[in-house]
Amino acid sequence: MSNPSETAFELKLAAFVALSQDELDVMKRFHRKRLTISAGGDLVHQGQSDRVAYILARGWVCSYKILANGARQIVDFQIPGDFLGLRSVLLQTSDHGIEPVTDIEVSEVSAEDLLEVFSEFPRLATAVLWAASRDEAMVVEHLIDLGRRSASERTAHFLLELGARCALVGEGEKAAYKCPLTQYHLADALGLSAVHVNRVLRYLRENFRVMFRDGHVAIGDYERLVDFAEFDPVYLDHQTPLIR
Amino acid sequence: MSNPSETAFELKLAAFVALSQDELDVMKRFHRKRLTISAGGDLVHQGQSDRVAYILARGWVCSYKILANGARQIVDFQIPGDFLGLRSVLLQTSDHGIEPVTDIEVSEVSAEDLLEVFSEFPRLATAVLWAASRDEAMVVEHLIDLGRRSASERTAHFLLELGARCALVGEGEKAAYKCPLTQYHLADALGLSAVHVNRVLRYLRENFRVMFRDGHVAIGDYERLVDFAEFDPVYLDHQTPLIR
DNA sequence: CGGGCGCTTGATAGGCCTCAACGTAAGTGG
DNA sequence: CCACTTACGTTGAGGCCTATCAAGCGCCCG
Repeated sequence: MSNPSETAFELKLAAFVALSQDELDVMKRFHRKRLTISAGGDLVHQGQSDRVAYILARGWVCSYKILANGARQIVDFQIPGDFLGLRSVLLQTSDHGIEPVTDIEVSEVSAEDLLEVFSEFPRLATAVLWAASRDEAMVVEHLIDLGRRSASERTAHFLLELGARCALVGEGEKAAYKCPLTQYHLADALGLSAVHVNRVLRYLRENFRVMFRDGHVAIGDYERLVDFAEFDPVYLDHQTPLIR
Repeated sequence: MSNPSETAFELKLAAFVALSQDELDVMKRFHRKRLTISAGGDLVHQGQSDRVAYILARGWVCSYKILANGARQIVDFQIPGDFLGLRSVLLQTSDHGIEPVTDIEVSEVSAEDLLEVFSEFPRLATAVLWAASRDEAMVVEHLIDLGRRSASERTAHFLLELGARCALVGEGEKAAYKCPLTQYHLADALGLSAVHVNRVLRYLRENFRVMFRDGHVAIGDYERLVDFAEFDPVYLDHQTPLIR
């Protein structure tokens, strides 16, 4: 419990169930194998079918899929405390890649450990189900971005969501946070070309005083941008623990 | 166990864990409250925050979100055996609506029942987590449709996925299945206008002998279409149960 | 029989992509 | 210290893909 980055995951689950000492103890087994990976390399590559997941302790990663024509779609970004590759463990297949955006630190969790802990401590299984539901809610919102929002609404919505997520884990404020992404990352996440992302960012800068540069995001006209993007963060908010 | 439609859900979970008699018995409590709803009405409307989920026994539904400008994005369709509104129970909020596409039959499951069963039978919690992961994989694939596939690739991919899903639950074959959706449903799912869906369907009909009419889908040049859409059904396949 | 729903087709407009060029800043090696 | 390279960002011109508007058809059902 000494290193806060080791416990971002536990903190997240604690928002759902009040964790007992036993439960906290057993989760230590998740952090036995620690890896450090530098930005750019692949953590999991597309098509790989191993049976391990990871818990992100430090840094940002993105999960993506590459199509035959070379186009890449980023599905989601993960920040400390998030699970990586949980789906590939449960479904025994990985059809997407995971790439560190920054240098990262992860704990490797084997399928056996995971399933064993779940059967001994059912509340943890429920808590992870809750966390997965929260992740899915983000993917759903992202899907709505791509399906029915214009490029500028979509970009605005995305920047607002990132801010809210960072604020929730104490990495900045919702209207001013550090963000290691490039415009190419944004393009691949938003289904746009990098060129068009640049234009959209200019539009947002001129109309809502949105700054995206040098690894830092600042949103001047926050309330107006929330309105413009129809951003509603309910799906992100931590609630009172459902289970005591 | 007499009515097969009551057990589509159990069949689905059994693909992940080998269910004991005790586990089958306890799940009967999920089916105590049975509802029938006719097409068109809302099952859950956007913004509602009740604490019940449903298990779909018969018929098709779609979950969607409506934006301020009136545009609708359909996130996913559910078919018998699928959970409805699991996220809204766990996250205690529902920011999307659920609409029956056909007349449907559902079992209502309260949050208490669900969480109680999970704590008594941890394997069921894990099994539901697995099912939720499978649903998320479909949402992810849908997101890639919207982000990086052209209208025709996207439509083709979607029709192929529907076929594979129907075949898996024994409701038709992958290249010929009953489908109660209108072109408007397709449009709202694919992020297109209904007019353009119509044109795309004509293109697919002329180039891949894809028929979409009268509630029935038939795909003539199946292999060529799979190629065209880069359809890879790994994320749908039932695997050998992970847990015995 | 009228009206609504779903489907079809054409004309036009516009959002976003592609291609291409250029700017800026940081790193690297001689 | 400077030439070179690389990564990232910026801007313009032209064109394709998809939306919008509009009209019309067939069918079912009240």
